[in-house]
Amino acid sequence: MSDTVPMRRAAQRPDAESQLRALERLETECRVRGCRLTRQRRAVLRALLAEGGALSAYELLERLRRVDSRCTPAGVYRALEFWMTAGVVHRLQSTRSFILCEHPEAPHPGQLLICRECGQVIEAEDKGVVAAAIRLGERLGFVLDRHLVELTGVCGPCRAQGRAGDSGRSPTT
Amino acid sequence: MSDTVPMRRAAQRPDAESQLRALERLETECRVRGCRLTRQRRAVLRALLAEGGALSAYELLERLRRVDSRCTPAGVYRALEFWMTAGVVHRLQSTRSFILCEHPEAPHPGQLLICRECGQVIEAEDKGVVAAAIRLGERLGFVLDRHLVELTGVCGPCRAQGRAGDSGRSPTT
DNA sequence: GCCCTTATTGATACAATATATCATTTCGAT
DNA sequence: ATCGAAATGATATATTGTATCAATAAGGGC
Ligand SMILES: [Zn+2]
Ligand SMILES: [Zn+2]
Ligand SMILES: [Zn+2]
Ligand SMILES: [Zn+2]
Repeated sequence: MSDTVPMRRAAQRPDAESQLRALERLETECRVRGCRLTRQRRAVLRALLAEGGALSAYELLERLRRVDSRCTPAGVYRALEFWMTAGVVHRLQSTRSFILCEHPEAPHPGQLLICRECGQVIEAEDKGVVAAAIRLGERLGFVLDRHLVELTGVCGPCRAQGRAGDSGRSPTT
Repeated sequence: MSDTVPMRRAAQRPDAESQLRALERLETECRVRGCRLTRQRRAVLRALLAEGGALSAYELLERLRRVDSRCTPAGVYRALEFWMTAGVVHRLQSTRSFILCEHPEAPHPGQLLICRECGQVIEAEDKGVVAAAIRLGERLGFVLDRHLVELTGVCGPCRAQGRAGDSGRSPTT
């Protein structure tokens, strides 16, 4: 517990099992769509599963290289791109990192809640937020096709642990 | 109209005038808070005003160098950091760029709507979106202090011009 | 299994974005 | 005029993300 790196509630994500099942489904899905479920792509997915949270592309690269020293940034980004297109991985713009989708069954607009203390990321699919966003788009004449909603704050457990921070100020972009 | 670069509805932003007035206010504000409204910081603000839209840090650097060749990336980032803290500039995570706040009177959680055709960015302060986000946070036990909401799509004028794109698919992260 | 087509990778180089450090300068107050 | 805090200039470097193209490997038809 006296690690120098910020603690990370690892492997706490809902269901590694069901995600592996989802992976099976992807395998067939891929074949249908004419793209390939390759070693490297599996490796990226496995690394993200093992981490149980978000990883930057280069953190991912480091892990992959432990197994296969020939991995390159380009390869990692290509695999990530592939999975993002498939809706299996999301990119966290506010932390420049990547995380497994928790509902990879179907593409969906999601919201990512990030705890600035423990780094935990929770993915939500909140109808209210999406509806409000779409209404806003309509009001301003936009037809939206990409929702980026990342909400940063402090999660319950971290507040309970006393690491409250100054939660007094109003939410800002 | 046969330009190779994507058109940009420049200088269409609401009110360059009132933003300059807001700048005056900042000047005094700064003095109170013990920070300085310097040449470089003004330059960054002027460049963003002149552009009338979003600029990347290095696009900004290029413009500043036309006037003062000693500008450096660090300087630009420092000035941007300063203005972001002051709530005068927002960072667009999805395009790695920076844009003037349209309501710099007070800090606020905002939503940025980005047209993928013309690059136009509209800033909104939609109570509905903010309320939904806060409710979502509460539901998941988070106390939020930073809202990142960037909605990408096609604006009205661009759709009217026929550049509709495939607007059939559902919004995704 | 073997061949063929094509998606994917490996290797390398490079582009774009962002920060660290520290001596020097500037600003504003005394 | 002098002093101290804040900001800049200059330089180097870290981090993040792409381009290119020859070599490879995956999957489908035989
Ligand atoms: Zn998801
Ligand atoms: Zn936490
Ligand atoms: Zn604003
Ligand atoms: Zn447009």
